[in-house]
Amino acid sequence: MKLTINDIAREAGVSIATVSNVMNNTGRVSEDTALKVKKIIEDHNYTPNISARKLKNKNSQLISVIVPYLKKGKFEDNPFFWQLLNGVENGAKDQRFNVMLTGVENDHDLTFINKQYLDGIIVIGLDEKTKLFKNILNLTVPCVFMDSYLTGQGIYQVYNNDLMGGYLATKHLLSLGHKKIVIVAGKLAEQGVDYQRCLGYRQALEEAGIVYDPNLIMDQGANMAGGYHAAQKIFSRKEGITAVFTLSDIGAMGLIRGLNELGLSVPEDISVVGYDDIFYSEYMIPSLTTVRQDIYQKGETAVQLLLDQINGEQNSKGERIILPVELKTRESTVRRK
Amino acid sequence: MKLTINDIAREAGVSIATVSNVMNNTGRVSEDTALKVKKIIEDHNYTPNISARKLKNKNSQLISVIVPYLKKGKFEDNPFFWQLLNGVENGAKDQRFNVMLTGVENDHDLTFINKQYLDGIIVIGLDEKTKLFKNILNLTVPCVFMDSYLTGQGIYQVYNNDLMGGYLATKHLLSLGHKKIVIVAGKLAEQGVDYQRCLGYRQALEEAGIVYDPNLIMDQGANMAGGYHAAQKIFSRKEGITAVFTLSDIGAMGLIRGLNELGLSVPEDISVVGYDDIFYSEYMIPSLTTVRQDIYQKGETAVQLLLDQINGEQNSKGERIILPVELKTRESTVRRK
DNA sequence: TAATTTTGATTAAACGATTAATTTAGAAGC
DNA sequence: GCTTCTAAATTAATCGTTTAATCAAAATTA
Repeated sequence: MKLTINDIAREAGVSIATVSNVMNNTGRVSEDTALKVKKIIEDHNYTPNISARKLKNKNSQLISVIVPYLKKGKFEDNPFFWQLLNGVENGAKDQRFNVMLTGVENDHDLTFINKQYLDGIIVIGLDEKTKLFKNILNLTVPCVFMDSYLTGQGIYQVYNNDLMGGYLATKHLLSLGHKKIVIVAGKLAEQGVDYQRCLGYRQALEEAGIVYDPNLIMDQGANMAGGYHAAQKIFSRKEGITAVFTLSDIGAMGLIRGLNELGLSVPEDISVVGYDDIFYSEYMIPSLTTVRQDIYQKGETAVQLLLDQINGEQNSKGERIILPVELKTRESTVRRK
Repeated sequence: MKLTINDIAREAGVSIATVSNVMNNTGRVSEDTALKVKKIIEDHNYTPNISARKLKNKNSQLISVIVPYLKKGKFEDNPFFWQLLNGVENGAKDQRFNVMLTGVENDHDLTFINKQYLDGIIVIGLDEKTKLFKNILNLTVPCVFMDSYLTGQGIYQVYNNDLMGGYLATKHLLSLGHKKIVIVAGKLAEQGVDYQRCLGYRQALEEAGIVYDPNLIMDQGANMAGGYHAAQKIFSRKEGITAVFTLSDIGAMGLIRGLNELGLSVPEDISVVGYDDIFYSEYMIPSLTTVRQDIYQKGETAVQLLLDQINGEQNSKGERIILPVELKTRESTVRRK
């Protein structure tokens, strides 16, 4: 049987109002009484019923991380999300917020997100053009978008400097003498991170005086299997491709495996740069040169921004936070022979 | 301003009870009235306040996955958890339950788990001897333990047949002519999965007439770095070790990297078997022979068991569900030269 | 027709918290 | 001693639902 505030009040010999005031540190209770009540709360391991609190107030101390297109029977294989979720969970815990995970496959799922239930949401990688996006905005719940590059005003966003990431990776490959650099991307929606990374790629090419060739851009390679299949496409072309920039480490892993099976070795035949710096990257064989983004920190940052919003505090950093990236040079890239 | 049931009732010219009955399809309302009310609900896009509903119904439709020792500033690098969480989330969604993630580092964090808020919890890999375990039982909330091998009665549990897994892996290595097989384990607590897998290992050795040598068991190798360091230990011994059974794929990944750096190649010099069959295993170079457990399915099974418990339904499978394992033979194991 | 049952709707009491309004008891001021 | 002020506690209203208890009207039965 779960205890209510009434049980605590009875036990302590005070009114429920007093118990409530103790719980919420309103300062309307004498020190002695507060201590007594606190002890009883502690002893009985009492915690307030959040639904009741929420009904009266407007807060549930609960936020959700929303991962669009987390499909039934199929999971997203990128550890990115797990790492992120860990960061969010941790940052939230500091302020006594709980974290929910919600996979959203379509609009129908969205009604399932009970806005009345949530103090805020963090949405990952959502395209501005989708219906889903509009419907999420309609929820009128505090919201932070991650990795979305949305254009509207008053929309809180967190992302890494993806353009810079694309630029650094490409620059690195160029400096090693590579000229024909394939990009293996995921979705290339204009607001997406991959689009930004490609912009950086083009910028680096331009600076090096190399003409941008759209034929070198392959999409549908966000996950492991995608990278694996991209290897075959690259192999079938054989147009003097000596380097590949894969826009996820997980895709790079699939790619390298695929290339190996086709008799191409990395980095001897082809240099590969990944993106993310997930924790496998430095253990892979060969270890992966990649653009590092601190995913855990990104999660913490997003939740911070969200909680500031929920608490009505003006965030000093503004409504758009851009985190840095860093190139990690490892074994998968070498000078072109 | 959000509409309430009162607004709808007024608009429809009926009582709130009637509206409620329409919403819940209790069949206590005439068809005409129901239609009229439904239209108004539709027109006004009304959705009930879930906090109020839950306050009355005493359920939250919310469960939590509890990962002990998910430390602040450090995350668990095993994608196992993410995969599992996906399975849980998915199974829960089918029955309109939401899923929370809670990292628990110590007992203090536990009080933070709002039991009033949760209809049930799934706890992963908790040792029976810990204080944490007792405190979790004290929560008196429906609970499913995963990968724990707890002895008490009335405790709902899900795990894979770890003994069989250990047996199959060892048998496989033995059949390839390996005799000195090192185990790289995580924690070897008696209730743990790793202990069971070692039991299977010993059983296979016994059947083959090979004396069990406790010196071949190394612990502290559950994660990537652990596997990596184990490589050095193995290298320094050089006692004719030709095979290693690592009790996680992630550990195997670290191990193989470590061995490579020491000039030992897999599988030519040393065969390696992993455990889990995370989705990277078949893309690794070499692809990893491993004991497969369907982690996603495990998550779905656990949540099913939990929801049955919450709904007071007797689960036909009993309170202890043991899922099968399967050996996946890939490139990392070859016949001993 | 009168008595009884069925149907369909309403009333009012929870559910467990928060909080404004109010009461009570001491302390302070004159 | 009487009034006033303050501190600390209580009372009671409220949030938006669900649902048991009621009630009224219509339908059925005798």
